[in-house]
Amino acid sequence: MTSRSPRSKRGMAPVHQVPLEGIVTKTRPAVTAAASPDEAPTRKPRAGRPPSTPLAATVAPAPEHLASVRGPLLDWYDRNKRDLPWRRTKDPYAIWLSEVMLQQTQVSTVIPYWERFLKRFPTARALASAPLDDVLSGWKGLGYYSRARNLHRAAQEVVARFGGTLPSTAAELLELPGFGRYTAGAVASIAFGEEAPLVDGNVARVFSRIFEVEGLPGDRQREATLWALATALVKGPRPGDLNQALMEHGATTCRPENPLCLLCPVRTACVAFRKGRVDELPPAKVRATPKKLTLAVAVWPHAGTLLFARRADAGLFGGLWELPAAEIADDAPDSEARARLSAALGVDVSLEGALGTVKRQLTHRDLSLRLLRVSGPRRPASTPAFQELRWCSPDDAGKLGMSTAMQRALDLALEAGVLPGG
DNA sequence: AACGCGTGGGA
DNA sequence: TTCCCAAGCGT
Repeated sequence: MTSRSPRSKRGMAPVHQVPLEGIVTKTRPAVTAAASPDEAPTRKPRAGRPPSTPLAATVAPAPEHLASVRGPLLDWYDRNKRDLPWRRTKDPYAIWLSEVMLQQTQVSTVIPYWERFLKRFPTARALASAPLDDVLSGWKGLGYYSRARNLHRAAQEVVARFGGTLPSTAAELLELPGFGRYTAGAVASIAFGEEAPLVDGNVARVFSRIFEVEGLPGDRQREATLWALATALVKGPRPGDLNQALMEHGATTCRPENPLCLLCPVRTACVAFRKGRVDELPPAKVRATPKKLTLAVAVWPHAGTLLFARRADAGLFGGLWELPAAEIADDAPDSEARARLSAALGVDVSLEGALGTVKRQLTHRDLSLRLLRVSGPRRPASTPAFQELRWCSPDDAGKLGMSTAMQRALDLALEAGVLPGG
């Protein structure tokens, strides 16, 4: 395998893309003939018919070009689609749940969560009537917990406004919490057969290559072009399968790195393939450097239990349970950490010792949890810092909605022997 | 509209 | 082990 092309730039200014053939700024080295046979070969332009000028939002693709993508892609999907559990159901609620879980999350991660969650909350009505705490518990470890809060709120709206049945059009779905343009299009097309377009990261990459769409992720003109293409392409039979075929193609064949162009069902229609630009479209995304976040974490044992707190609903790990935590400066001495925890808990705690640090890399946060064993003269009351305080045994704590970071912290504390026999 | 929001898997 | 990465929704 040749060296990887850097597809993302951290902390660098975006490279302006000049949308004219021949003077496009190269952000990645071109794939050479020595590359793996699975990679896109550079090749002389065929005498093919796809347009040779980069696509602008005002330029509609030729109907023949759309047709040369639609048919082969659907045929390929019928032969190659993965057997995913949510493709075995027609229940709109189950399909909705899969789409929410799949936001930002890989298929293999979602599968067990989807099956477990659906058993626990089998209908929108069951979900709506469950306490948020239970819903977050079912979501624990999946990340982006606002998805669970919005899903819960949306289920309650579906019951209140639609009698427990999900509305069937993208326009109506868009009104519900947690439904953006993508999810509304996905549920409307897959569950209800509406010719509703969708664009996710896979579709954006596939279109960027097939139709040579220029521009960085987030560029308004680029987004408009992609949605216009999705809108034109989805019109016709089997809109749900067409949308899924686009995403499946992007996830398995038209991959970000080392796309399998020789296996691609639409390579003769692909402008980037014809021009040898597959490896440079779409351009890499610019990422912000993660900010450092350091929390002091109180490990307070009492009679076989530890003290837990429920976080505020907004922000990081919103609504989740944790060992009570307070933000501190990264270089803060333990005395300051003790003071912060005392203020958060509303009682003056004593420092009994340091138990170690748990580090977690989030997308936008470089998280450090500094565990401090504490004791106090009396039980803390509820304070403004937390929604609720509760003493829990390790077994009970395992059932609470908790972030993976805090689960690691709890594991570390228990390994350190803070509870006798634990 | 730029930024905040998690995690597991792969290099 | 450590670093890097995906990409929709809400504010």
